[in-house]
Amino acid sequence: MFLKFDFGSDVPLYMQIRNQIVMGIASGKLAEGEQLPTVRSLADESGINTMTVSKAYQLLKQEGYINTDRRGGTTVCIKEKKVVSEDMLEALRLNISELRIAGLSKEEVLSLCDKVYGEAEK
Amino acid sequence: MFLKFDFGSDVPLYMQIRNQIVMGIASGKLAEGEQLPTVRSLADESGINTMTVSKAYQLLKQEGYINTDRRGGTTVCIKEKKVVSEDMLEALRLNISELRIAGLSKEEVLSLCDKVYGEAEK
Amino acid sequence: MFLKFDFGSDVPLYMQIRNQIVMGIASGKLAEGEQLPTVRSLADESGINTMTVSKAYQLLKQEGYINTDRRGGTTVCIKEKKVVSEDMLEALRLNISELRIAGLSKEEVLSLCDKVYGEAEK
Amino acid sequence: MFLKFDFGSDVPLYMQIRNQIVMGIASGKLAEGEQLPTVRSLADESGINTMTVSKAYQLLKQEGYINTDRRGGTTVCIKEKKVVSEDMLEALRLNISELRIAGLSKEEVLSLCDKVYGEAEK
DNA sequence: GTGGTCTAGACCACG
DNA sequence: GTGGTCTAGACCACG
Repeated sequence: MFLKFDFGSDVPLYMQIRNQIVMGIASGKLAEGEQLPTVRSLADESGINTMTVSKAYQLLKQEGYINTDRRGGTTVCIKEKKVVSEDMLEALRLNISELRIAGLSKEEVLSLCDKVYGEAEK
Repeated sequence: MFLKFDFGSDVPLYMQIRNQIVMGIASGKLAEGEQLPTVRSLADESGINTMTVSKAYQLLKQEGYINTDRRGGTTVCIKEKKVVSEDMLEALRLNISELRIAGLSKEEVLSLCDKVYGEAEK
Repeated sequence: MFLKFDFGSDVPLYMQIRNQIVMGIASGKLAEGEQLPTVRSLADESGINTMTVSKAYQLLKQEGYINTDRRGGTTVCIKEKKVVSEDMLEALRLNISELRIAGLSKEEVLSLCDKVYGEAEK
Repeated sequence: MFLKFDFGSDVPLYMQIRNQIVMGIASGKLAEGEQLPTVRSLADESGINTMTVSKAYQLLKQEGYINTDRRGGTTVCIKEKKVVSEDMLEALRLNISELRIAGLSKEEVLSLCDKVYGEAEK
């Protein structure tokens, strides 16, 4: 299993699952159309309750990152919407604000973003 | 007062205060050494519980964004640590992952980050 | 084949079949007495399990929308019962409630219903 | 309590809660800004689990019908979006199709919709 | 006191 | 076999 959990974090477990799958898709570790583990198997492997895993999957589905086909399992589904939601923008604003206050110049921030974006190319 | 609240948000109020002050500092709206309102006055103006405002200030102090002087005044304090915490990096990874899946190319992401960073120059 | 499926929908496939046939009848695309494809052929064309198609046909038959003749053929059958079931009424109530809360005036709702009813005349 | 449940229905309990609250808002029984019962009290009164009630509230919140304020309880919140979602439209199409096949003329359908819309005026 | 999260365990509809 | 629903009961963060 490719998921790791921080049980002491204040980020809820279902959100940790969601976040890691999103990053997995972006990094190419999870490819378009690829089958995700079933709710049950992921729950068994990770020791996390099925309800919690199910909640993560439902959130991912609602956000359009995955598709749960009644006939089979759950697959990765990438809809390139080219839309940057207000939430994403606000999160980015906060993120870059913190980096800026830490003393990073615009060039350093862009270089960091470039590197993070590029992490997918492996 | 420059703070705006979304009482229906799932972001806790103390975190909304913290985030807006951080973005205020990065954008230059709050300058180094500038005096922040007292816990009491901020609570009164915003209708938010004193305990909540206090919690936000404590968090900001702990993170090094503000300072409490001997007389009880609270001032903005920028220590350019040049350190990018693992939390910031993880948040950036998630952020850029979402943008990437939305279909933004590396150039578009960097251009967006450039713009967001630049919003401070006003 | 005139049916389209959303495999990611939370509406079960057999219900999607049923709904589309009902709307097909109302719109005139499926005329009284018209022959429907056999369970087998519909299943083959659509890639949907025979059991699922069969379930949809059984439901339609039970509701009086289709008829199975002696030779096994399935035909559209319209009995104008002039009866509005409690389920239909409840669904309409919910429907109109949502439109109303969205801000549509009575005139706008009636105009929309008029238009939707009229879609059959093509 | 104003909610009634059909425990034998294939409509999930959380959806029955959601639907009745939506109809309650449209009918004026629940006014803008009015306080809804807490998750716990509704669960106690109805004999339904808190998780189930909570799920209904979260759905209503996501749809913009209610607002859960961290400082207090849950209130009715009407945003007149004037937008008819594709889901609403599709549901209306199905609904009107069934009425039409039952033999109702356009006038009869519109008269019924008029009556249903008007049920709020009491 | 409030809603949000989580578990263990059960049952069910769909396919 | 799959995801979806539900319960009883617990704990926690927020305010």
